[in-house]
Amino acid sequence: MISIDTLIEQSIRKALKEAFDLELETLEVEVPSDQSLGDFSTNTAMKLARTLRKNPFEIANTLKPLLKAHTELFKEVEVARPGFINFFIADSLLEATLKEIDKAGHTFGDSSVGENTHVNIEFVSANPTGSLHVGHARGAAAGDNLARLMKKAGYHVTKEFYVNDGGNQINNLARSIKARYEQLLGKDTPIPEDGYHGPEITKIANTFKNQYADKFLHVDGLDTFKEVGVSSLLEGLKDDLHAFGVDFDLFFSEASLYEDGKVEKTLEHLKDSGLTYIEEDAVFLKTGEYGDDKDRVIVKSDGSYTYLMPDIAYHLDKLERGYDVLIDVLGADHHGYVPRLKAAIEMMSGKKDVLDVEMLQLVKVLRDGEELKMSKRSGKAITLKDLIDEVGSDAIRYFFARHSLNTHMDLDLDLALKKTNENPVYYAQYAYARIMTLLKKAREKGFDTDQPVFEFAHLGDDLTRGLILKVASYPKVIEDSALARTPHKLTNYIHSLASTLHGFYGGVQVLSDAEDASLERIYLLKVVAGVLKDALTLIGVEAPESM
RNA sequence: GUUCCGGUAGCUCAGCAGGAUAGAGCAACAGCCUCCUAAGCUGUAGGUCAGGGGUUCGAAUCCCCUCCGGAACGCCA
Repeated sequence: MISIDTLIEQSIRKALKEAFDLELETLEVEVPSDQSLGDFSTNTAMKLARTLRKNPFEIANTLKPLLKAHTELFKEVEVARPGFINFFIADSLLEATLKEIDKAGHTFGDSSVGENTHVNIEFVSANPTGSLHVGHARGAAAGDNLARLMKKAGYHVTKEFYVNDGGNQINNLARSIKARYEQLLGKDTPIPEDGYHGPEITKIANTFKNQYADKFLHVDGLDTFKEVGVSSLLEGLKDDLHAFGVDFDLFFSEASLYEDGKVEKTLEHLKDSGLTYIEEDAVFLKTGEYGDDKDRVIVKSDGSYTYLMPDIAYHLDKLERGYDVLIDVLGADHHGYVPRLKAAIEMMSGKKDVLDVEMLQLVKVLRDGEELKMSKRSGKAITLKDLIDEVGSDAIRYFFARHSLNTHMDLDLDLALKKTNENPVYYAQYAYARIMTLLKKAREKGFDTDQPVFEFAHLGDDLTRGLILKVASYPKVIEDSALARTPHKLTNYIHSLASTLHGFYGGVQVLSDAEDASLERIYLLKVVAGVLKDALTLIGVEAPESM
């Protein structure tokens, strides 16, 4: 279906061609801040003032009659100083739009901007060395929202979690579990210096003890501890993420890159291409020639790899799997890492902009007005599970979904945890629940809520028009936020749609003795509910039937 | 010292490919349930858009400088 603003845009283009023999690349159609000014407006006349060397007000007035001729679109076209052209949409167009939305059903809002583009979104990718904390929660919500949004916009999306099961921190994990295990068996083994102190470590050690008794007390190797540690922590992460509404398509193991020889192969390739050199026994990659501050070590002088090395192999593997765009959702603490990764990918692929890094600013968590430091090693962090248990997944996801990715946010636990009824998520959910109970009531009163409506005669008031226009703008919101990678704009829209609905509900009696009017409004509300539910689903929030 | 974010109402944040009187939630104040769920609605109050220059018809939005806050600057991951 063609959206209203596209129709307006086309009519403006036609008028420009007719009046000035002009064709523009871009053209802005907006919704004015004040509804009484019009349903839509354009600043085209002002933009053209310079090129046409004319007063914008004159330009607007030249275009006005040409636009006004489109009576199938416009009820009225007005010009306002200094040169805005304001449009009032014809009722017939609003009604036609309403029917089209109903016809489209859950596909309403689907876009084709992402068609034929395969996207890999990597997010969370937390080390399997403890539970997920608040920072991970933001990353999980952000990545998942982006994935759902881009799917809606037509992209082929894979959600991927990179499991760092190959590095040194896994050794620390294994040694930590072993220490706890030995402690449980009465020995006085301390937790290693870089070890992990979280309660989940003790839990694993305990399970391990129950299974093997003291069998591993005198075994030197760490392999079994590694294996058990990684697999049980990873299962825990999956469970917590699932409870948060986040499920991945693929968990990619770093260790598998070594096993498949991909790290080595990548290194050889880089060497063969003359992109490396050796200095003080270490292998440097010439990232400095590709936009990085300086060259980076990929093989240390002791022969082991830095983190960058397998990461290059990993991103190359993603490209080989056929993705056109790679998105990494990373915490702001990794921002310094981005240029070298981009440089390396460009070296390997020859393509410059395949990697899109979405930076997430860190969350500051407050309790009793004081900042809580999140440290996984100490085991004192607020975990995602704690949050879900106390506030509920919906409230947390809505909270994160409201804010742009690169805003620094404060999460006040005292506020978030206790006063749940003040959480804005309920405002949106209530809008949906209100409609659902209303439909139920309508059926009790004998209305057939599934009855299609073909003729409309009672949708002309401002509240109703505003609601239809708001619903109709959904596809544009999807497209804009998917292209700009700004899922929070969708949440803004949800709030705004809920607000429009509440206003409508307060001002318009839906169920009445006038049967035609009632049925028309029921029809409208069903459409609104559909869009509300669809949009809430895109940010991982439930749409409850009643509250 | 360098780089990346941020600074907008009392608080948490939108708005920033330049456009009309800068918005929302919470908090405050005043109203609204004999009427489809008051987790709602209506209204009032609240702002030097950190500060200073510049660009232009027009700047919260773009450019430069300064200040404040967060983060990163490893042969850690």
